Amino acid sequence: MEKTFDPQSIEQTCYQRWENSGHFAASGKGDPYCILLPPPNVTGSLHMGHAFQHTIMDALIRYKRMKGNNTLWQVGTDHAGIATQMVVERQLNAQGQTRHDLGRDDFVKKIWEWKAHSGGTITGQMRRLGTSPDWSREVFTMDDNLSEAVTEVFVKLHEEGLIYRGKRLVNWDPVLHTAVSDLEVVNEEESGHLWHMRYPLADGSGHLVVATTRPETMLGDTAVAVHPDDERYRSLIGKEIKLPLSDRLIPIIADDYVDLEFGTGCVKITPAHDFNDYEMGKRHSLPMINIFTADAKVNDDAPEAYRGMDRFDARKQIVADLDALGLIEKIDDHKLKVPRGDRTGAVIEPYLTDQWYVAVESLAKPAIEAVESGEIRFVPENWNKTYYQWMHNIQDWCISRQLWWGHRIPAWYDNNGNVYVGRTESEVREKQGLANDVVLHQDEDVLDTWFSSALWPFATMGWPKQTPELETFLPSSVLVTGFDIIFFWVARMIMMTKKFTGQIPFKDIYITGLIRDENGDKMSKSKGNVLDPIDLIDGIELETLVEKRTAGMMQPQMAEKIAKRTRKQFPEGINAYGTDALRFTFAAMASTSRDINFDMARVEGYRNFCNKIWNASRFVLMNTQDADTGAKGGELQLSVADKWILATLQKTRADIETALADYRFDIAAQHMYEFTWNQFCDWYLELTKPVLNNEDATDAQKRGTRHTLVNVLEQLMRLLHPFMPFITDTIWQQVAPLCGHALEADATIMGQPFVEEVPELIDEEIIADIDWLKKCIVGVRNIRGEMDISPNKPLNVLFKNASASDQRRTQDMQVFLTRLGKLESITQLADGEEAPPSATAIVGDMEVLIPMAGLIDKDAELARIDKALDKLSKDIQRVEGKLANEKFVANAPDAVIAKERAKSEDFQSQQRTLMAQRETIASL
RNA sequence: GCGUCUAUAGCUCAGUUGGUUAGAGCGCUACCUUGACAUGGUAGAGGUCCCCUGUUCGAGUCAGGGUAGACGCACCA
Repeated sequence: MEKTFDPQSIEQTCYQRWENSGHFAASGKGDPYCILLPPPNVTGSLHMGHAFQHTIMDALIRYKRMKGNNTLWQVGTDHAGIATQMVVERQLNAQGQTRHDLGRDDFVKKIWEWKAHSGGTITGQMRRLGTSPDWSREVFTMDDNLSEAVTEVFVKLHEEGLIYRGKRLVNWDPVLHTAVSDLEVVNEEESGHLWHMRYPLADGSGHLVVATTRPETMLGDTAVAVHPDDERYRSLIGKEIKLPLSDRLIPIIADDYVDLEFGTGCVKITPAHDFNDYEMGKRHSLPMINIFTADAKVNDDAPEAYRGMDRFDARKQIVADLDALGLIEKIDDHKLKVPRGDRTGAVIEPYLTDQWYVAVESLAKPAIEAVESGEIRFVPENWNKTYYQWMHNIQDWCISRQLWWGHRIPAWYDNNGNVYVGRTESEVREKQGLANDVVLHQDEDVLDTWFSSALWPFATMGWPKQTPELETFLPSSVLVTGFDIIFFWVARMIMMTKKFTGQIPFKDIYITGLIRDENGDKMSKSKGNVLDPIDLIDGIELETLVEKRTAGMMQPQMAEKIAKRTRKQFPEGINAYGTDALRFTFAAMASTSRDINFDMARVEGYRNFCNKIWNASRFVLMNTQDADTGAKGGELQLSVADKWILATLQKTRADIETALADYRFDIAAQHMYEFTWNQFCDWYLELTKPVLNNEDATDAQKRGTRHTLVNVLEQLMRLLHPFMPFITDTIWQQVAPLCGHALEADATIMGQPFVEEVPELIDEEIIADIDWLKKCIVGVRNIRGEMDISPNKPLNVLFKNASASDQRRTQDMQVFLTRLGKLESITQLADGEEAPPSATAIVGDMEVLIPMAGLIDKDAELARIDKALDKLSKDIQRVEGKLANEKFVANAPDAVIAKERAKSEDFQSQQRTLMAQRETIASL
């Protein structure tokens, strides 16, 4: 083995071995355990959020697989309609073309080509991360069988009247030329203006003033509304306005939606371009005048002067024209929420179009109940409040998109405007009795990407066919995802899965935090703070990183800023930390908080942890590889330390399993780290040296310790494997044979059982023995450290006031004490025997004394004692204060009181000892 | 407006139903190249648990109020 852990030299061969072993597929034995991978965009690449979630999922999958479950990780990718179409469209634009130049068929062909070209990126990256899904079942949302499920669901919902087509106001993205759902619109507060415009009364008797943030929409005004109780305007209700610039007559109507307090109390009503106005328009049967094209340019229904103008140019022109007519009363600065498309950033235009909708109310009810009843459980639990809040106010879902990439809507139109929904055109013809000479054309639109994603839990299992997988793996065990897609995806999966299978899609929903940068900022290309997980695994040169972060920036000055910041943060580039270190970092950071600030120092720390594991293994192998480990029999005599590490490993195993059952990966990681470093390496390995290097030790003793060394290491590798698959398998390959396992050629740790529970190994007395040993050694080291005694200087120590058990322990562990404490001798003082002036460490009632002669400065030891006494007196004061409180003694549970009493006694005994010591030393 | 979350060591974070002397990693200080490991070892320093009030024998933990910040939903033209 190399002296330093080198992740790159081991990762590739491991993954090959795993894939070849066939363990990724469900075993067919044991209780089913299934995780559905939230399908990433097929043409996307792995970002930190993926790497985080995939680590969690893989850890669960590997753990459950080792626990003997019939384990399936269903993998696949999403066609991601808008995102993918935009990527390919941008490529076309770069060549001076648009998708319209190609036409639909050729454009879609181009997207498939792009998918073929880049579709393997993310799955390749998942392999680098060590994930172990069943690749043989990998699906794509536009595969034939998934598309079939999509059609089936659409048709069935339509038959039940739960999918309908309607002309309504939708969120229109004028850049993409498509409707988007409410969820795809982000409302950000921006600075704008409130224009106060004079609207003349038709009878020439005066004017009203209306306030608006969007003056250009006046071209589509069909009324002015006031509050029915508004004294100022009551007499005007029913009269007419002569709409400036258009010269149309529009009524003044009364509606209590109007807020008397806001603006002038008069509202211009544009039913075709505002959601509230639309509702009011319907209430009052107002005409709806659409004044924009799909590009959000003024259309031919508007006055000629503005036709063809962009909506924002039209705004300027209209304000100028009104001003020229003296119709602008005033312009105020105003903060308003501007709706923008989450993909394009374009201002969304409420736009009157024909779209398909899902009526969600009846679907939402059982989906709410599934969570209320506890059948589905959010982890952490409070996310169910977010879920309820949205589900109780859920609106019908606009599912049609005017895109070319996606599942085509299974609806056909004849030339008379009739619409027929069916699985295929021929089914439609047959069902409707339409002759072959009736011309039908299919709906041009595609479905919202999330429509197919909503079917993921059952469509991936073969639905609408009744398959064994559907039987076995629905409901799946846990969904691991981010809170950002609870509405987009999680809620819709629950609705659709309940509707079409009667089952819940998953039992637990583990909601992960969002990975942010070290300052708590969201990682984004435009901020230039994105970390690529693969760069943390393989490392990256500074210049390459700078180039990567600044490539394709829209603004050159931003690129400069980002380059500067990157150079400052990573002057040496990024080291290659390896997959295991990265995965362990993610696990350790997976606490219950909703934001996770990614700290590079953690990765480095866990890379060091990998190195520690590596070197501990080197030590074990060096001492066992060419020696008798008892694998073939022979008497085994275990030392106290051997028994102790076996007990401690058992306790750790239990702690880790408890943490994993609670999805507390941070706690599990903590236990793994603590045991490996602070117990196994710091103490146990040191405690084996006195046995292995002791010429007086018997063969049975040496064999016993070697046997324990290899077996604990072998178990430790299995314990850590779910989090750190590569390093553990690599080491396991070497250590398992020393434990007597005959390895097949393709053997891998991932096919091994998890560490078994053996309660009888947990021997509390042994644990107490080693605890005592540690206290003695730490006591000596402490005095060495504080008194500046060289760690190499052998010491003669005295044990004073040693009880029978202290004496027994001294006897049993003498070799450990002397080796680890670097002691020349240990002398037990008899009762009443005078001790020379010494520095003192307290272990229970016993004192460990290091004679000062020639070693220890009087004043230094006095200072050390004073410091300890100071702390003790504060402790005693606090505890005694509590015990003196009658109410405490009367009310607190007996166990608590007993504990406080014991504490008090312990403190006081320590205090007496130290005071006596102080006196002796002071009198020198 | 409604709702959710966060505030603990210089930094990043743990701290289960109230009950040890509030912990870890990183960073910091001193010493140590000792035959697994300097990506290491030993020892150490470092905390007004955001503030106020309350409940309680007892509050980092519970309740109320406040301050600062993050997020979701719905919004007045």
